[in-house]
Amino acid sequence: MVKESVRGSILDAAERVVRERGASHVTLDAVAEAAGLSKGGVLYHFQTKEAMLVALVQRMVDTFREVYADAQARMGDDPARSLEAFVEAVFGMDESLGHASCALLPALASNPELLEPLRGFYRHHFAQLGNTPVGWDQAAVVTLALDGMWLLEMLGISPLTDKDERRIQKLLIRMATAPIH
Amino acid sequence: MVKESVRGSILDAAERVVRERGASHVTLDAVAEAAGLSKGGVLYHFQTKEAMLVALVQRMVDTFREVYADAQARMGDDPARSLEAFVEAVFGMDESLGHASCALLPALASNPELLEPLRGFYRHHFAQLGNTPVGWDQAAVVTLALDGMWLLEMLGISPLTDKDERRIQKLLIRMATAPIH
DNA sequence: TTGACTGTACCGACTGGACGGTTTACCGTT
DNA sequence: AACGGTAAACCGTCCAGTCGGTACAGTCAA
Repeated sequence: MVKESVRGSILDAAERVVRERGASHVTLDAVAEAAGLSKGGVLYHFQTKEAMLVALVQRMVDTFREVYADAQARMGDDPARSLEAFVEAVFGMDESLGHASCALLPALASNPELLEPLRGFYRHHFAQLGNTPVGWDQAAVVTLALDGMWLLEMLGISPLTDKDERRIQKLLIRMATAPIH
Repeated sequence: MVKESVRGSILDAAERVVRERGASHVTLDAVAEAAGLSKGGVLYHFQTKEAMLVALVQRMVDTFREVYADAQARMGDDPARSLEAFVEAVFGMDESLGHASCALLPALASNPELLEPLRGFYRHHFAQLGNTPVGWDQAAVVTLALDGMWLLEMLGISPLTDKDERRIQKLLIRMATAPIH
């Protein structure tokens, strides 16, 4: 069944449309055109537009979860290093995350409930922040800083250069591994 | 001239609509109804819907600038303490910021260019981060963490309690005043 | 002081276009 | 022939923006 790859390419197209034309231009027609399909073709694979947006958000979350899991594995699945892995994962996704996170915008615009998968992810993540060797507060700050970078990227207002980001990454990893005094 | 206060009340109404019904429900009719006006009345004060959204973003930025300036004044306008003031300002706005930031959503959805005022603010803010006593990187992390909090608030996915926030505030102020090692 | 005129604030019916979703027809493969 | 996949015409709804109008307050000349 080629179905899955077509679904994927439709989601890719939707992401492109968000990035290039903005969240409000994510219409079935626009996505169809970007995917080289007709609207009927898109609706064959996703019964509604909303279903498509849900899939978009879900895919983003799933992708990040994978990258995160890989990073954790590289750290020997040590719970004490999971925050460090989290930092690595965010920076590892970098542009792809910046792109993927665009997925949130149309969902957010049309119906905030579509962010539920994301909400679940965060609840879980913050609940585990106590297991780090740096204390909950510091771990939260690290996480929030990553979210901040992500926000600026998403809004297209980030003034950070690649060099800036690399230095910030270093600092965040330091903060993710040892308490500050 | 009462004009300004009517414009303000229309913007208030728009914010309420975003918060209560979501960004996609911010239509001229909905805003008009929430403001106790007709669509014609709203369009009398803002020539287009886009102009209304721009004004909404601009007002948010202006409000924050004021709060920030107040906080700086309380710190004796010491440039070395401006980051500390920034932290205070964000936490000071707190719920009002949480509310106001909803202003971004419809703008973001309909046309990312409407975020220009915000972009300007950030460019300026990051350019000044070197003047803090904690180094650019650390100052950037503090700023980004605040942005992160703001993002989660905006997306309605923040798992942070008031108590969490207060502890985080303390830590961020510490990070805004003295370098970590 | 009154009546003609002007500007401000607002209303509500209407229009034209966009969009989500449905339906139907088409085509290649099996 | 039957079916998975796609196209395209079409429908109903929603919405931004237009436009003709109303109400009312002020201005000013006769």
